[in-house]
Amino acid sequence: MHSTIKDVAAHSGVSIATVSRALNAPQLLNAETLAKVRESIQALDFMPSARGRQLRGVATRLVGVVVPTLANPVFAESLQGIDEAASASDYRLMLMTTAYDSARERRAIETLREQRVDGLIATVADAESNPLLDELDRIGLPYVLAHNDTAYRAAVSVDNRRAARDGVCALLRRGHRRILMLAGSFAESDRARLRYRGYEDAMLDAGLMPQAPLELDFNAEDLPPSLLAHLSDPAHRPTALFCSNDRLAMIVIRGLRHAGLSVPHDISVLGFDGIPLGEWLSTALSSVATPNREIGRCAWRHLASRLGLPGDTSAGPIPFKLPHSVRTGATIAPLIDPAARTASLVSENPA
Amino acid sequence: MHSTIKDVAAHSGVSIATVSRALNAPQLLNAETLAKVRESIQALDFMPSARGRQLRGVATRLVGVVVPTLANPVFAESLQGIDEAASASDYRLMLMTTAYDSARERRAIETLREQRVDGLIATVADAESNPLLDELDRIGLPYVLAHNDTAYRAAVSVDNRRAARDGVCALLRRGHRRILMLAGSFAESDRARLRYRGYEDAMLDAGLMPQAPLELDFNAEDLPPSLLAHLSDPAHRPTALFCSNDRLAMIVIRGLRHAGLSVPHDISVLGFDGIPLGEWLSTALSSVATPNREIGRCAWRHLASRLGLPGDTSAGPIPFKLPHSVRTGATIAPLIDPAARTASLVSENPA
DNA sequence: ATGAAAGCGCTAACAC
DNA sequence: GTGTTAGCGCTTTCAT
Repeated sequence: MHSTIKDVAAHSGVSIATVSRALNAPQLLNAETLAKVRESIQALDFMPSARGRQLRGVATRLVGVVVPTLANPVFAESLQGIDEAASASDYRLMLMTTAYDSARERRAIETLREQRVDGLIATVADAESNPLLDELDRIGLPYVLAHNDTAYRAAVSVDNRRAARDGVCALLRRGHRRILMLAGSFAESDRARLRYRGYEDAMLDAGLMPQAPLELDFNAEDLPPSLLAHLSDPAHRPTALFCSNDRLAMIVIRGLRHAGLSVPHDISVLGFDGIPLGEWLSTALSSVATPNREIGRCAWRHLASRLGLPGDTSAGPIPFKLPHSVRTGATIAPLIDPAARTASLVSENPA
Repeated sequence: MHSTIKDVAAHSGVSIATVSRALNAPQLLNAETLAKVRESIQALDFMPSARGRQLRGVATRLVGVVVPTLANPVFAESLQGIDEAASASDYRLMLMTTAYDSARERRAIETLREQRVDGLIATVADAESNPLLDELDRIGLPYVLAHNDTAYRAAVSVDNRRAARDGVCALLRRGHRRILMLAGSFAESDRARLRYRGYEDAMLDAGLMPQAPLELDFNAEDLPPSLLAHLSDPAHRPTALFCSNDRLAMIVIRGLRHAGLSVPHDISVLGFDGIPLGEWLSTALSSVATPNREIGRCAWRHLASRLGLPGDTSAGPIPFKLPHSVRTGATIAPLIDPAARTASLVSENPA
């Protein structure tokens, strides 16, 4: 199938060592020899095998990337950031997706180890107590987590708890008191849990009682009865909803419309992620924005430093926590009804 | 760093051949020997090297994927489709992005050849006269294009010309006559050119004069003067805009709002791509939707068949052209002003 | 049932 | 300036 260094050597009448030198240290060769060898390379469509090369050396210049899915723009963006940075250092990416499934995470990491990646960047379901990652630590394979938010491992993310708190504060500053948090599956994501903690922080700081989060099914066409129940009574329904991610926020906004509620007039909605398209909505999605591309890039920089690559010129240590921002779009509005300021969300907890 | 088959052999007091058999044909081994070897494997954190293995064999079970960028949801979705299908066949993906740059395309393909990928799936800037692809043909490396729309090579896409025609027809059916097409850079994409052809087809079929397309800068904050000029006169401005992709459509919609025009009341907008989030916009984006994930999956199926993998059970040949659909959202409306039906877009061409 | 050894494509140490 | 050769980790005959 492929021609090898041997074929080239035979074709040009030199030794394989000479061909190897033609590839890796051409200046050592006689100009004529070099030309001859290069001709043969052309003629035979020879392309040196990274396999053979890497077999001897240590590094493969391959890094593994493990993400749940690319259907979520958050990870697509992040991967784009990793790719840009890694390519610049002449590293190749090997991609595996896991669909948030831990069996697939295991397979992914095994595969990448077999491929002898020099290191890996991963977003896992459970970052804290994760035997797979412990094993990587044991065998000394460098890795950096992206988007996972834990102090126990090298992980690049925003401070999800603070970010959520800041988001909810933005709602509080606009006079909202009855704020409900909606989430996807908490099981899937340590991040969602931290975001709920942030919600609690903000509510408690404001002297309000945090409500239990409502877990929503992503794929539903309409809002679940549990949420609709919360919305039925105009005098007591939440004036703002804090969604644990943007996709959820968009689903909710649509559902609210179906239910005859206008956003943000009747109810404000705040998302989380800051997916790029959000800004372009006709009523721009308000969101706690995370710098996803930068998270990817930064994860690479950490990995690069662990791989012993020359650090970039910019001084200072590479950050683990990246700044978030609360992107105020058109889906949140100041509360104008003064009655709502005092009425509380649950009867048990009058403000 | 890593332990090798030799280490395991030494540790368990057998030969490397026995270890190899423990991995690849355990049934050939004495149960005790097997157990012993497996213990050593555990103890040493041994993971067989794909490098060593692949050096002997032919196939690497690696496929290269070359896309312009993952920032565009179209390619992210497509990649997701490829990944799902390839993983199912136990193939690994090696990813390279090109930013629509032909030098980077060259580097990407070279790299992937060096990595001895068994085949590749690519989206390139110029599919027709492309020396890189010709070379792949020469050396017999199987590849399938995705999204590129050409009859000269194996390429999975929608029929861009027809799809655009159908989109414009949807506008015509709603009474629109003054329809203008907006595009990003034609240089970047054979697809954009085909979409313009489709626009022409539809207009000519309706007895209307196709207008020259307006090329727009993606990154502009506001609409370019060239477009604003077209919009100034309510009596003669286009009643509908056909954008060659969704991103452009969203930019345009925002620009129109800034310019004081309401969508779809004053002017209808139709996009192209059908990016998933588009449906979720508060005024859902109308778009000629392409099945991007399916395009990725289908590209894989073609590649798989070229690689000699057992075809899937579903009968019939694998398609190259996938069905598009015109997704009618809220950004296009029937034309109500009867005057507009007769007034033409340019004075030179009275209907 | 297990071992010995050749060979996959390449690099690097050494010899000439 | 160029050739010879050992060896990287593994699979696969061929012996035993």
